[in-house]
Amino acid sequence: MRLVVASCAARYSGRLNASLPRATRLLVVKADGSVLLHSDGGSYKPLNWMSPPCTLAVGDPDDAQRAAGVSQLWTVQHQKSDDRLEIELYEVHHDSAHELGVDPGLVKDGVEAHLQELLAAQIALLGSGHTLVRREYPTAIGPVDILAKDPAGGTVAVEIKRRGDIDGVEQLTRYLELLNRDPLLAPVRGVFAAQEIKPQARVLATDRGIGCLVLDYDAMRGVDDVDSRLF
Amino acid sequence: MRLVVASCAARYSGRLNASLPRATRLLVVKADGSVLLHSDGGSYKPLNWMSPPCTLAVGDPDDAQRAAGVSQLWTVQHQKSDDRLEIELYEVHHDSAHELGVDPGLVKDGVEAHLQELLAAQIALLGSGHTLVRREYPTAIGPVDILAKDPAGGTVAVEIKRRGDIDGVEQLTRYLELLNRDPLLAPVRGVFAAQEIKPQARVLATDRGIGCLVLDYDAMRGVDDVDSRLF
DNA sequence: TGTTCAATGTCGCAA
DNA sequence: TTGCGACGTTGAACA
Repeated sequence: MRLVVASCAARYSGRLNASLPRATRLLVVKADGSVLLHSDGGSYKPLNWMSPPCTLAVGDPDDAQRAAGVSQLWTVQHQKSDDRLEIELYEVHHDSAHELGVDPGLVKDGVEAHLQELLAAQIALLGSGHTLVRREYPTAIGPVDILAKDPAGGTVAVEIKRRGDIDGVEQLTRYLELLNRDPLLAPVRGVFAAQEIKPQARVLATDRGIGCLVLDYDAMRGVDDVDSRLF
Repeated sequence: MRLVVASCAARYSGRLNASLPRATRLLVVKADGSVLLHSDGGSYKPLNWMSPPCTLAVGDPDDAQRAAGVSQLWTVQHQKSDDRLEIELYEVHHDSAHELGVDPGLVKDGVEAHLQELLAAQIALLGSGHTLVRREYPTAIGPVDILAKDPAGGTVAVEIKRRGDIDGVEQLTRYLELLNRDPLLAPVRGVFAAQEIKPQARVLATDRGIGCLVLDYDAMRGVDDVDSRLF
């Protein structure tokens, strides 16, 4: 990994064209050749970048550029597309290289997949007597997160989100419309399950006859089998 | 901006929990207090980070941590939520600070609006004899990208996306529902136009009687007036 | 390899 | 502030 702090200007051309006036910024060149161009604020997203696989060529400025104070010319070319990032470096304040090695990677906990596993294992959270049909029930427009049966034999389609937003209700609505055309399943009831359900999403769901279920992740993780508590 | 290259381990807790085993990484502390933790590969997204506004506190390790080789303990706390990033630093290979100043920001030149201009200029792509009514036709729920008339005098509403997925079909469906309530326009036919249309979006569109039109950006850009080729 | 969906999404605009 | 849509989205899982 190479770290450069320099006054620079940049131009990106590819899926769009963007230009970056001269200012002092951090340039990071990673081991795979990818380049990040960061300012001293904003979020984790660089002002400009090139994703791997790509190659960095360092060239000399022409006379006009040299007269304008350009000391180096970086051209970062993507290997599969015609995306290209050109950087003019003026004053270089810092330039160092470091050997980092391979990263073991991140371990995450608490994403939607976990919620789905937990709810499948604790399907009685939908109401006593519910049984799991299957997770990721396939349809023509994508898989339904959970399909279940209620005690009366009716079908229940569950859409799970970490944060319950209007989009999730729309998604579930599409599934319900499709599933209800299947005479073997219909009528299919919908349940929108999330750790947090936005008021607008709740209103929309209720208006469409879709039930809302707030999931308590910590409580669900602490319970191996919720059925055991029901007896 | 402070740049640190160090062997470190990290834990994030907030919207989810994530942990990062010990390895050598780049730590960037920006002027606004935000922290990025980068490995020597992947794309521009850091392994872990904290967005502003947040505060970084550097503390001393306790005896157990010191015995394990921890030299510094960084705690980055978000100021508005309870998101927290804790970083244990072991060996520090590099540590430098730099004054960057304010960044003038990026200038973008988008493709999205351009597609709309091009299709408006080449409206016969909808079929020979079509005429443009107007771009950005206003409705109560937002502007329709393009409104046109077909040779029979029927109205056509066009939704344009760079990448056509299900959301775009939903959007067009809402417009069509609204436009079809207007007796001066009804019946209004829908066309979903995009550089690329996802199979699921095509299924949904077709199911709803909405036409699909794949736009060839390069070809459209190369043609000033497609009508001239029809004669 | 391509497709689909989640994301600590982030970002920008408008009501 | 909140809602909504686009993103050079990125990333991961699965066919």
